[in-house]
Amino acid sequence: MLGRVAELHYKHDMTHQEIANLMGVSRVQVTRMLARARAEGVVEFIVHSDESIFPELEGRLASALGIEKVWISPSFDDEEKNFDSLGAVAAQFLSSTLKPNDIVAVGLSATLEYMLPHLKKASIGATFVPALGSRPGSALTVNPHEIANDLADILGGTARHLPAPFLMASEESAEMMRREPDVAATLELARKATLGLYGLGGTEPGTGPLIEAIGPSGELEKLTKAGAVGDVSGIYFNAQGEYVPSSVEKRIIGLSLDEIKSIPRRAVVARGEGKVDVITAAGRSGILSHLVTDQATATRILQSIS
Amino acid sequence: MLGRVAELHYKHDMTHQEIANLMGVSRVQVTRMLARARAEGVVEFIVHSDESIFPELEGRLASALGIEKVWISPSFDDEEKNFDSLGAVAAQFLSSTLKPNDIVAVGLSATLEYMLPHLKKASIGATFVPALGSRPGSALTVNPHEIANDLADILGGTARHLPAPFLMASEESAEMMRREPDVAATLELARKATLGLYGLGGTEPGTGPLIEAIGPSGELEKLTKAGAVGDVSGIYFNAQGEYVPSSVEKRIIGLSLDEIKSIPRRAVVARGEGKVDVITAAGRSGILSHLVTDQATATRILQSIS
DNA sequence: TCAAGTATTGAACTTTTGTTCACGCTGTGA
DNA sequence: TCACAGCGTGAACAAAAGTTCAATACTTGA
Repeated sequence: MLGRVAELHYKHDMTHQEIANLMGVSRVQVTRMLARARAEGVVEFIVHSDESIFPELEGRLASALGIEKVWISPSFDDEEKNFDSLGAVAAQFLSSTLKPNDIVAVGLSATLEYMLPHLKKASIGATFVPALGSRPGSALTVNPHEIANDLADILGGTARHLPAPFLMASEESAEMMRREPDVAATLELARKATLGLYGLGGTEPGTGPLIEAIGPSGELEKLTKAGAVGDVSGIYFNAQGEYVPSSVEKRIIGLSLDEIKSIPRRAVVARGEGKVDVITAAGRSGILSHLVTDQATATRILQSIS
Repeated sequence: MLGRVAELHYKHDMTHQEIANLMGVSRVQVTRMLARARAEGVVEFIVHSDESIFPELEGRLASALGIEKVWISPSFDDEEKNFDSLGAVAAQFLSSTLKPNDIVAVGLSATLEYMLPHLKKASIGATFVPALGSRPGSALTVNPHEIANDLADILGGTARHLPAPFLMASEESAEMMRREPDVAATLELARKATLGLYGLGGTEPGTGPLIEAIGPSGELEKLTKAGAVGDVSGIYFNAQGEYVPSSVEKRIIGLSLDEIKSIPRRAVVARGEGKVDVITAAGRSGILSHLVTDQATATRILQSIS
């Protein structure tokens, strides 16, 4: 029934009332069916255009941060909607840059998950590698491994597995884990990535999955005392974008800062009040070459820089 | 600008007012831009569904006429909209049946033109052959030759040319024209068509381009006296679907009735009060195997049969 | 330079779409 | 058998989209 109703409304321009009369149901039913058809993807809106929404703002932010290109999504009062819109723009970004032979290093980012529903099924044939281990038992935080799997599924490529937790209990066990052949092999492939896809973590509670994982261990205090404002994949940096060594980093199964920086295209997807300084710092550090953020965050970054 | 606005509305669910505020234009401007975006195809609505809109009616009409399959578009008060909707459904029909190696014989039908804007660009690689000559100087009636060209362009195939007028002044000149090598070659290809795409003409003024071409020559009176109710490509038939020989037919550059009937799939696109009896008769004659019509016409045909 | 025609604008209005909420229906468990 | 939770329903309301029309801006051609 959904398809018929959707067809009548979107192809034949019939009003909900007209369709209701034709099908012998109430208008409200038709409205509800159309809402479902949209939600379930029975109808799809395609915009044939490569214009960006905020060309001017994107350009200013890119040159202010000294990075290659910026994508900006609109901002809303509703936080959920903000992430959803960001995901839509991130999906657009990924579709526009992903090439068949790309090896994509997928980092830890709750935001990346919002991208998935907006990606169109394709068969690009790229390789998706987790740049970080998984966080078992956590349903809230999505793992790089799962994102990589989903991306491979939707975009039609292959996903590699990184069979390791993302934060080990001790530096020693992390060291051993990195030497495990399967782990070492996947990390080695991640180092050869042609595109990195990361989120950024902050140092305030609620600004990333890593903070939650570290917990109240005193580790965070040490980091902030050392000037750290945020991290990529467990590597902390200060407001100037300078490397801040940490014990957390040594317990992480992932790439080093230099390895991350050596990936040709390094895209970061992040937004929100708490990420303003982190993004600014990451820009200074050379961690990112491409940024996907939202209008409010973009505006604040520009304000904080000038 | 259109793409940006369309993106904000259809991808990011922003209201016209929100977009207007963001872009610094009036809401009415946004409404107008979105209307243009739809009209110009900047936004496209895709319905992922193969359900037909009137499954029950289509089934009943198909078995009543003894033909393979029927497609039915919704009916409206506005005549223009009726043809537009019919065109949309015809486009759907064509997209669903056209195969790469098809040779499509394209007949004379004003209705076929309404199909063109609804076809999606593709690269199917079929061959499109005019089943009839052109009508030079007539801007109103679209020629098979032009439709074939447009179809080849949109669907990504090749079009053949039939360098001849569709109605010759005399039977003798028609005879000579058919022997012209270029004409003969194209007609020969049309005979090998795997899919025929026709309209139907009636015997009332305003029920087809052929009637206008014949004009007030007394020819029409002869035909109606002989019982003719309509034609396919200049071949007249009566209410029982039986062949009615005519002088018009001998002046036409096109296929014979038997040749038309020998095409495996013979699709007719026709609607309207004046076409009810013609479609019924054509069904009886075996001229069509597939029919695209609208709800009102379908209902009337079923009424007239029972 | 100006007048006459043409296109563009947005305020005000109409229509359509979306949402809320009280009501009734259905099924379940005491 | 009845009370009650849960769901689906559409009337009534609220919000958004679409249209009309008078006023203004912009052409064009004398």
